[in-house]
Amino acid sequence: MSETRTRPKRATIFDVAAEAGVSRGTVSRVLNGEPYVSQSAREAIEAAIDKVGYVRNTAARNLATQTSGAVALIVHEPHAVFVEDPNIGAILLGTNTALSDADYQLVSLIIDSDRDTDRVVSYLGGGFVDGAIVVSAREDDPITAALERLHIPTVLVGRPETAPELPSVSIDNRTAARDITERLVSTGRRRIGMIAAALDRDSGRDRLAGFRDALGDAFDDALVVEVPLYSFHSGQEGMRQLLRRAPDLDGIFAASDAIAAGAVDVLKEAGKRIPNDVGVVGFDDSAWALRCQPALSTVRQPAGALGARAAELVLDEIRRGERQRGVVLLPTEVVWRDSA
Amino acid sequence: MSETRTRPKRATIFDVAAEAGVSRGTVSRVLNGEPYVSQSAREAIEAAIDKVGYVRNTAARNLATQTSGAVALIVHEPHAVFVEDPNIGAILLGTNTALSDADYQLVSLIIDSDRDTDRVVSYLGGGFVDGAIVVSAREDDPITAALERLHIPTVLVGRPETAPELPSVSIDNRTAARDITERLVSTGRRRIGMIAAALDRDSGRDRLAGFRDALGDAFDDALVVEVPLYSFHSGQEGMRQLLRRAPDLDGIFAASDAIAAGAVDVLKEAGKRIPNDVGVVGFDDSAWALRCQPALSTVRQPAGALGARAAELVLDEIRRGERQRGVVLLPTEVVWRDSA
DNA sequence: GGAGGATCTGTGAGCGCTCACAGAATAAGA
DNA sequence: TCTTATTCTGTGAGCGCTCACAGATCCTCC
Repeated sequence: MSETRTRPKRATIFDVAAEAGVSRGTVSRVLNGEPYVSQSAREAIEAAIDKVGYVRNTAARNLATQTSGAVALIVHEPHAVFVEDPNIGAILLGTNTALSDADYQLVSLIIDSDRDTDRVVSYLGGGFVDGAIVVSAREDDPITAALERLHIPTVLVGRPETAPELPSVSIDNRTAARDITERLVSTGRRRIGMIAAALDRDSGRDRLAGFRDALGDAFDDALVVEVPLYSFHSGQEGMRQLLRRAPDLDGIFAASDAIAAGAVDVLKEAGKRIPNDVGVVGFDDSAWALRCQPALSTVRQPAGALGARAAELVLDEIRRGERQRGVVLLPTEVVWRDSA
Repeated sequence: MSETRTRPKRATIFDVAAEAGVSRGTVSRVLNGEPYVSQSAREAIEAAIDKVGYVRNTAARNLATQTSGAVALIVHEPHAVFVEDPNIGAILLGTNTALSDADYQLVSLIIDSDRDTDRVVSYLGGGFVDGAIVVSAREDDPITAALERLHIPTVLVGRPETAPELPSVSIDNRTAARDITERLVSTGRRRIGMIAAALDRDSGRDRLAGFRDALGDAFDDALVVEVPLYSFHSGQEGMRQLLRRAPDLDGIFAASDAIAAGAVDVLKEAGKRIPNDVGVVGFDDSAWALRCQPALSTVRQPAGALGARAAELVLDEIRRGERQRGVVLLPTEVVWRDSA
């Protein structure tokens, strides 16, 4: 319990050196885990750090190393989606934790309009960040292109097909979609439809592909409807269309829990009972899933872990220059509840 | 269009000085908006800044000024709430924008468990942030106490009663709650209940008080039920209780849109028609409001603006030492839709 | 015309750290 | 024993900026 009446004067590397009876250089070496430090010096320094309560001054370090100590998290979504989408929040949280553990700052850049694109690109060119994580990159994303041009270490969350050289972390959407659809099949559903979304991203396309995989010959184009967003509203809209086309369907795979919730809403209004008349499954295992009546069967997506893993990958590249090649897939899990 | 094949060497204050034919000191003065700079020098410097594409090196500035250039956003909520609550997301966004406009970094500290409290307190003591914004502070919050002890400029979003010396930004929950309840009354509802929440915070208490204000003598204790969280689930729970107590009620004021959505759910299940049999109003104007069937009448809360305003207040205190006294109230607005 | 006050400008030092280099200590081999 | 690696340590310079100080220039007024 130290006295904290006034803002404490922070100890510097100099104080540590004096306390340990060595020079600044040696302290710096210990701090950075460099070799060529004697056991005795190391121990003395570690004790001294503890004693004087030293913590590194990031600004000084960044100035000396000509780095920023910051990583950008670039989210290319309207503000509304950013606020609403639980996955994005979880990714942000995961990234934030991983970065601050490593003493890095997270700078979040939200790109809402196209005007923002220019602003962000020039910001990135200014050397304010040592690396970047791009969430839900679109095909032909100008930001991703700029990042490559600037040689800024970058990791994508989700994997668009046009930037295969960049490392990315994602989930196996296709397999997960196949798995959950298969269980829909194995519980006896015969006329299964899908509400697909975001077909301009890998997540959307792969979920559709997985659905197709599971149905095999039974796949029927007419039972797939595409909606623009992973949203409740889109779910309602899609479900209405689908019901018009095929009033007799008995299973629905929705590309996200929010969509599934919208679908459930419309189905109930149409007098269908869930899961008795129609089985519904979603994707994400977000709070939507539990909010539904009945609770949604869905695929658990490790959103926080995705963010954390992406952070670790950029850090690897920033600090050791090691670029992970290709895509890292994190495991998903089917969660079976009451809606199917 | 400059060549960007390799990471561009950033221009320094020195380059600007050379280009403008003045000294570093004068450039620094212009950069910091200090007086005593001749018109001609100022113009030359501004032109030079443009020409060489100078942007200030934050690390160097922070080192020289002995500041961190960062403001903490402290959210004392479980991770789940952080991810789900649209208000928190919007506050974060507003804060982030305001801070980065002023060249400050936002550091988000999420306190989930009590273990985090210690970690955060010691982090704050380390001089890593120049100011702090505390969202949804509880009564007797240990973090708030630590912040005062450390003399770190702090602004609260929402106003707990035990920290009246700290400036805060909030909305007039009481008046807003009264207004929306009054419109419920004026449209002919006679038996109006309330689902209250979070009575350990000003937001919760004031909404209840406003409700009471609007009903006057007609206020009936038995028609108020308290639930633990501003959540959909809590809304369902509360509504069930209320229906048991008073199956004949014809109006509901829910302390948040999420609660209202839960209430609507239960009411529909119970065969009530909305708004014909029961009128329902919420609070927040979050995405929940539009998600409801029928769309929710509610109070629009300027969450983004709350965050931005809080940021401006801390910045005022950090930069000019001016502490705003008391609470800043931002205006709300009743949004009349179809649920009442 | 010169004193005294404003207004403007340049310079050195220093913020806390890292990095390259040189020098000291130790170990190993002839 | 002396040489030559190898391991370890200290020192100076410099990252880009701000701040205090001193000096220069310009007015104003007696």
